[in-house]
This record gives sequence, structure tokens and C-alpha cells, in this order.
Amino acid sequence: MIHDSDRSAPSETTPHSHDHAPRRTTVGPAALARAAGLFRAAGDPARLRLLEILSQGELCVSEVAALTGDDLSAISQRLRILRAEHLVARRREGKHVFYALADSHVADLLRAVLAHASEPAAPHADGD
Amino acid sequence: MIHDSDRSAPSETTPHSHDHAPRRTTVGPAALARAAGLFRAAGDPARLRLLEILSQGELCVSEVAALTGDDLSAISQRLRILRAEHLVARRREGKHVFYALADSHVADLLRAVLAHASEPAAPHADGD
DNA sequence: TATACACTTGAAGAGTTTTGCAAGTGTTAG
DNA sequence: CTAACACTTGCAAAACTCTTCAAGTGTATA
Repeated sequence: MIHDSDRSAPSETTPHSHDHAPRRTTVGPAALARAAGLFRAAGDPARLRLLEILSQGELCVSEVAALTGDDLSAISQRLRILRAEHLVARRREGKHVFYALADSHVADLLRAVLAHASEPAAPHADGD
Repeated sequence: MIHDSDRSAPSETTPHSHDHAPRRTTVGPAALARAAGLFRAAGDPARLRLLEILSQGELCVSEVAALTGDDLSAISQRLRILRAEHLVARRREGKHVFYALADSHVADLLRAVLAHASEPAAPHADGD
């Protein structure tokens, strides 16, 4: 049996609340699912590169295709997935369709993860 | 007809008539790949919930299992994926193995995405 | 040492996703 | 109206991922 005498027991006693929900199982199942979908959409090298490219400015599909060297269909397909998660916004102008990051939150998230990924491995004292 | 301030509408066969900054990779390709892996690891509801749980404090596998009601194996498997992307850190103490978020960057990223996902749909002027 | 406990790992099956090509939609020019 | 251009979507094959169960590793205790 587990004896919690080892250390500060990680008991779920959260005495830092009076009228706010103290024991929220999660931040909200729906929000969690949306967040997971968002991460999953961004969790692909090709799509993440697309986001990174768009973070530098609005571009139309042809321009993106020219930049990455990929097929129009492939770009469009990826953009569709990104758009489904509201990561990018679409704007039509004449024959061209311009894409850009949906909002600054996306750019922020992008910056955060790229910064984290750019850093060398975090220091680990033991077992890694 | 397109309005006055047409952003150099690329109506010709060569749509690269823009005069914006150069478009090379701002982050290294390796960083991009790491970031994608990180997103992909977090892009699963079960794993994201794990991260959210751990953001509240360090826990051992049994405790997590008790909280989520999942099998030890399942938890361990997910934790492994999270650990492979350096999202969580492991610490052994006797028979127990404690997990926690790898660093504050992860907690930050988590907060950012959950905040974004918690918001209602962003207002869209047109095309949605 | 042997046993129980806590966790980890391997492997197979099910389910989901990515990809490439071809056909389809919307828009402007003639 | 027809043609060309820019992009989007459907479909089927291939690739990948998640879950589950059984067996394996490491640690503490009798």
C-alpha cells in the first residue's frame, strides 16, 4: 500500500479557494478537446511550416506553393485543416485567395513553441 | 472590380510581384520539426489532459491513474510520448515515479492554448 | 533470496489521417 | 458564352497512431 509519509503528499487538497471552483477536473472538457485539435492541426511539419510562413505575412496559395515547392492541392488541403481549427483566415481577392494567421494568439502560440523548440535540451539532473 | 488599394493584385501568370521582406526560414528546420513533434505530442485529448493535470503539481503514475480512471499502462504509454518530446520530467523516489511538467514554458504554452480554446469563436467579418 | 509493488515496454488490431491524382467550383478576360 | 486561371474537393491506397493485454524491469521488504 502507498504510504504518503515519503514527502509532501500530492493530495488534491486545494485550500486556495473560497468561492471559485477549486477542484475542476480539467479546464473544461470541451476546451480541452478544442485545444487538442488545435495542437494536432499544428503538429505536422508541413502545416507548421505553413503557419510559420504565414506568420510573416499574408500570401495567396500560389505564392505559398512557389515557396514550398509543393503541389497546389497539397497546400490547399493543409490550409483547409488549419482553417478548420481556426488557425488561419481566408480572404478572397479576384482570382486569388489570400491566407493569413487567424489572430495574434496563433502568432503568439507559434512564437512560444518555436522559441521552446529552438532552445537546447533543458538541464536534467537525473534520469533522462 | 478590385478596390483602389489593391495589394499589387497578381492577375498575371506570375504572381510574385510583391515587395515584402525576404521569406527564408526564420527558425531552423530542426526547430520547426521539434516544434511540430511537440505539438503533435500534445495534440491528443488524453495526453493534453495529462499535461493539464500535471500543471497542477507533481504526481506519481498511480495517482494520475486514480484521477483519470485509466489503466497504469495507458498512463505510462502517454507519459512516455510526452517525455519523448521533453514536455514532462520524471523523478524516481523509491517505488514511485513522479511526473511533472518539464518547465515553465510548457505550462505557459498550455495556458495559452487553453485560454485560446476556451474563448468563443472569434468574430469574423466575412468568409467563414 | 524470494515476493510484492510500481511502473514500463512490446506487439497486434482497430481506427484515423495523409497523400496524389483527377474532376469540380468560382472568377476574370475575350 | 467560352476559355483560362486559381484554387478546392472527392476518392482510394498507403502510412501512421491509439488502445489493450501480456510480459518485463527496477525497488523495497520479509
